[in-house]
Amino acid sequence: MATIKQIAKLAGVSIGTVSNVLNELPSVREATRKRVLTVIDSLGYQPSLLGRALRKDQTNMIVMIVPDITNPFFPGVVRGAEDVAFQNGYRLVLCNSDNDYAKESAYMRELRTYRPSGLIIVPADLSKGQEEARAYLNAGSAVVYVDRIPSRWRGDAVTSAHEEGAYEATKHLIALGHKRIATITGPLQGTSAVQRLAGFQRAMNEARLPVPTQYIQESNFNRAGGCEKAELLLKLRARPTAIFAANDLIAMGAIKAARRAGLSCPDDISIFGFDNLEIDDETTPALSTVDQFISELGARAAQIVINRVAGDKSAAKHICIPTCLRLRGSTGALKTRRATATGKKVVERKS
Amino acid sequence: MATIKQIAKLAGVSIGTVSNVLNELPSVREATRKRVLTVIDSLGYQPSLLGRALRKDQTNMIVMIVPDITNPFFPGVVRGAEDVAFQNGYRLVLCNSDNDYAKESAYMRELRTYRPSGLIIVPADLSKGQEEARAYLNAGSAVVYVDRIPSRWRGDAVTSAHEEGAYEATKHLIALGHKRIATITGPLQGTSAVQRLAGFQRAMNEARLPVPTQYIQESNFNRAGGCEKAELLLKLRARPTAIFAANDLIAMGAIKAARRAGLSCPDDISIFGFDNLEIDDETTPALSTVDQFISELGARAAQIVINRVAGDKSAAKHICIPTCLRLRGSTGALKTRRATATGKKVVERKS
DNA sequence: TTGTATGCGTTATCAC
DNA sequence: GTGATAACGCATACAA
Repeated sequence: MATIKQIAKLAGVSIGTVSNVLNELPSVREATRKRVLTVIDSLGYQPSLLGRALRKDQTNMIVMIVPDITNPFFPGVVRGAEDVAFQNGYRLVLCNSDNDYAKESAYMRELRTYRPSGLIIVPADLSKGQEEARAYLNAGSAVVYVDRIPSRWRGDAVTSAHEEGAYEATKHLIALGHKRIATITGPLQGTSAVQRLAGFQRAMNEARLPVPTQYIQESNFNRAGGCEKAELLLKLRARPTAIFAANDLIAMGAIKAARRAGLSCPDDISIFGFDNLEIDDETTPALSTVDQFISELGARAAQIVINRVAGDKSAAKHICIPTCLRLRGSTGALKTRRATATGKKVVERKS
Repeated sequence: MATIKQIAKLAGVSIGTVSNVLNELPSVREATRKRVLTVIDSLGYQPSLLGRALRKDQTNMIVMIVPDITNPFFPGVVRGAEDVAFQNGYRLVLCNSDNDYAKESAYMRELRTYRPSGLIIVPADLSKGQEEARAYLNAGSAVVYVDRIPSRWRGDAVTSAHEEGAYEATKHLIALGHKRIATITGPLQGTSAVQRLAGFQRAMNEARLPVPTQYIQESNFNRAGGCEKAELLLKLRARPTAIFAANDLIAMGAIKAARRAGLSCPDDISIFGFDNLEIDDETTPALSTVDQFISELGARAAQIVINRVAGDKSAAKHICIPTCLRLRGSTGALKTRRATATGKKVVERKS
């Protein structure tokens, strides 16, 4: 590995001059600059980011912590962040917290000593980790919370408009004629799940539709939970005709439960998701969902970090990215007792 | 940020002693050790990995480069590597090459100056990047190629048993009675695609089944390519009754093409995939596929890096992970002209 | 315009 | 057992 010292010797200048060339200071005579550059090229010299970081007390790394990269929601977020970071000369250090605060905390404490430019985090536990985050801020690293925000966090954050998206989705189901609409929420200790539930409730309230307590099922954000809770809903005497699922994985689980129960989606039950994962187009039926511009979440977070490093001292911002509905095959108008378009009779439900 | 110097002063010892405590050298008197440790705890001191790295000329980072984390194949690989790395005190720096050699090369050159312990790479271009890889080796970093291996690479590598898996899958289709079996391969400049094609060919040869040239379609490893090439196959006068797709995304595209053509999968055409992505269970029909233990690929690669760092000087190893078939709904026995189980008549094909 | 010297936080070597 | 010091590669303040 060539070092700045060798370059200096070979170019017949001091290391200070080489450093000035490297950092494009205008105070270097053109002839000198050329000579140094030639040597640099010929040796394929790359300045040591390690040495530079130690000296400047800052690296070009952005630490990004997500619960689990194999959850199909996160690759998009990571990719969005990575793209923006790369374009601006920053590099991403990816960590899976495994939804385990202990692991997240270990990552945070250790990686801070690399003096990263920033920390982008989808926290595992909303009630913890604030001291670690503050330690980053104190050390001069930007911190951005993404997707889930601890209630006490007062710094930068990026989320989707969970409440609004859920509200629009539910309103759409209501417009389709549904009156018995249930929801399967995510874990309610998380802000996103709470807000999506709030949006659902607001739409139902505005339409003066009742929401029996059994119509609100709390689940994990995965297929298994969605399937399990949907089974409960489908067994109810007053079976809902539509389900608003708090994310697409839950919705896919619900579709599976419906199929198992011998019900047709959307003829017997409409199912709405949230996320707009890439696979939504491939499921049968294709999933109607709230598109939350996943990669944008990461991209905006990375941009905040970059701006902060560049000296942006403005007040903490909470970027709320609007959602939009993607209507596909899993939702449809409420079928009445009359013959349907497909010629099948709709059996009146027992309730 | 507390430094070793402050710890030394507060504990009333020299920095050398603190360092000895940190590195658990036995030559520290127990009383001193306790005193130093107390100060460390009270300040929440974490040693600077930056300083340590500069001094030791090595960090605990492993650079991992994949083409695109949003391709559902890679999160599993990354996760497998990250888990093993984390357990052993290493951290993963994730990079997307975007299948672009220029970007991959930029990452490789720059991140090398962080003196990572290793490089785990799924290369974008099999014909390039060898000098960069060698530079890592020269700098004392382990290098492991994963999934795709440049033909001239003589170092460590981890792949699935592509040829064997494809062979088994094709044999299965043959055992189901299919005789007109086509394949949609991945890009044939990649080793994995070539080997899967080879396995397909071997099974067909052994069964003395002809493979007309139109029955081999080259595609990208994505849904769009699979759909497009399947459309070509399905238009052939001698339409195949089964397709072996070189990966699951291609297979999903093929299923879509079949649906568009009004064909039933698996009644009219059997489709076999490769990868065993998590979503395979969710498609309709569920996809029969070759399971290649995705996370194991990353895990084994990380383990190699760790072993090399620990001093393993043995000859370069190519770990070849066996595959196994996952039979689901997208494949079935060849239907003859007789009435099928569903009562539908199978129309004789024009060919 | 260029060179020299210092220090970033750590480990390792060598006195004591 | 412990302390003092050099060195890792670089940026920077200051001298020349």
